Amino acid sequence: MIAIYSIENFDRPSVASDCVVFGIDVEESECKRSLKQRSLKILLVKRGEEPFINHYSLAGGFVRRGETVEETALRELGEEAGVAEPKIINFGVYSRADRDPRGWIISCAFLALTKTVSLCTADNSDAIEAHWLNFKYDDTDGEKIILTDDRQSIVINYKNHVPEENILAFDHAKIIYDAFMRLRDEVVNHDLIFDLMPPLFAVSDLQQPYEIITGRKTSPQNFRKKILSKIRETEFFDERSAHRTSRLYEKIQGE
Amino acid sequence: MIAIYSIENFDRPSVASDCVVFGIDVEESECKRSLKQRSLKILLVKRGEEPFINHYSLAGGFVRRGETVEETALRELGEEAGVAEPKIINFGVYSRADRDPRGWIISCAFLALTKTVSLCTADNSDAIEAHWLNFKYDDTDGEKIILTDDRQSIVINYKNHVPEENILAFDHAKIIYDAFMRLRDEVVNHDLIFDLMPPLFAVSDLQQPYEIITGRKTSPQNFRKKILSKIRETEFFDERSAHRTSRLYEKIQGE
DNA sequence: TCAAAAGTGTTACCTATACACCCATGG
DNA sequence: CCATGGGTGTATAGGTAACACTTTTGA
Repeated sequence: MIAIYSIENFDRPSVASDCVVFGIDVEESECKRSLKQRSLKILLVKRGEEPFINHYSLAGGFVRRGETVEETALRELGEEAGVAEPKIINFGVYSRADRDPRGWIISCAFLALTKTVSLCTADNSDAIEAHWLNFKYDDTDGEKIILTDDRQSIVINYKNHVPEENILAFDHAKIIYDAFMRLRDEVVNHDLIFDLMPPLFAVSDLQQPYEIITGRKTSPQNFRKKILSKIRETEFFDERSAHRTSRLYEKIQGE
Repeated sequence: MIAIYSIENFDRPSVASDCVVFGIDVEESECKRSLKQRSLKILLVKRGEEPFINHYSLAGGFVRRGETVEETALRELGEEAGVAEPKIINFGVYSRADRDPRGWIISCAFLALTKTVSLCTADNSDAIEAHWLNFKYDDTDGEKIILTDDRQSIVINYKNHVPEENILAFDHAKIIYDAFMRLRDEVVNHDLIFDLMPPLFAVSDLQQPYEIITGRKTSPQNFRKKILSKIRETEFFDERSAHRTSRLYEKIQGE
């Protein structure tokens, strides 16, 4: 009934690792007195070749023999985007036969979080164009994800994951949607927010990203208490900020 | 720097889907007055061929062209174990170069939950031997998983995922460990316990499985209140049980 | 009648929320 | 000074733990 298996007897797919990279961007505002604006950014790569030439796509590439899919993801993040030491989490495998016009290609999808958006805005790589786009999730009127760069907004509608204009390559719109939902889940249940933060941070550095990702709002006072059990105060202060200087905290290890 | 890609230029791995199948077994006790004993079971397949002949392994098989990895998992569950309509969740990809002596084989790992352990004890299939083993997790003295069949106990130690005697094939010990941790997480955070239950169940049907999986114990009274918000009472009762008949509930849809 | 499970109610405690209030500092 | 964010305290609501208690039914 089940034939004796030789791995030569079967067709084999190509396997790739694709990364949905998130980071927090801090706009140093002109007025020192107002609260620093923090936003959630996603790293996308403008494709330089067919198929989907000039479309945005996820950073990623093919798995080489001898390499794990995690190693592939980390290697591609370094090569394509100069993202160093991200936290990566495998959250899905995409394998529909029609997902890639080049042929049978299965993709292992990774959620990747970096602490250092501003530093590596990816003008390091030569041919590859990596961009940090602004990421917004809005479920007030149906579920929508809005990605914004200098020139345009890309809307990912939940109902039809592939946007009409096909600005995103392959099935990457759905992968991005799934990645954000996993990110939300991990931030709520496993404190993954800290993997988007530098080693030292103020309480207010946490709140905006936390609220953007989880979609839940609270007052600064209550947010402080909620998060205080998970962080430890240090002797350092954020001198740059205006008004009362804010104490810097670090994550309590564990989990 | 990055060569123009043709999928013919690269080596391709074989890709498989492997399933860690969990189910709840109810022992109809001889004495009607005592509480039915429920236990967590895991489905393993005794291999009939090399490598790892006669070792236990996960149910699984190779992905065929035109098929998604989910379809592969469901197909193999039907073929090898007669498990029908399980809930499956992809929780990882295993790709270490040395994980399979036959060659370069990447495995997509699925958590699979079935509502009907007792019915399909898998004497349906011919050559393939599928068995439900008792599953126990114990972290009182280091982390251990203990799998038990009629004749033996297999101990998976967290520190060295591959047990010394190599009773489990390939890297399946680690996959099983990871699967249980994901199961625990999903039961705590996303009410996945209901996917191990038939459509109608008593409150006490929930408690033992919930406690085995999460490792948290409470009194029957408090457990009732905790989950009462997630279930809806029906007009049916469990007549078979002794003493006061227990009302049957159903899951409240949503999530 | 009694043991054992089903189910209800009470109290204490812990955490999340709402809100009032003081502190520090650039403008 | 005062607007704005940093930070503390207090009252209230909701959920969980501990435990006492009633109901039901097989043996």
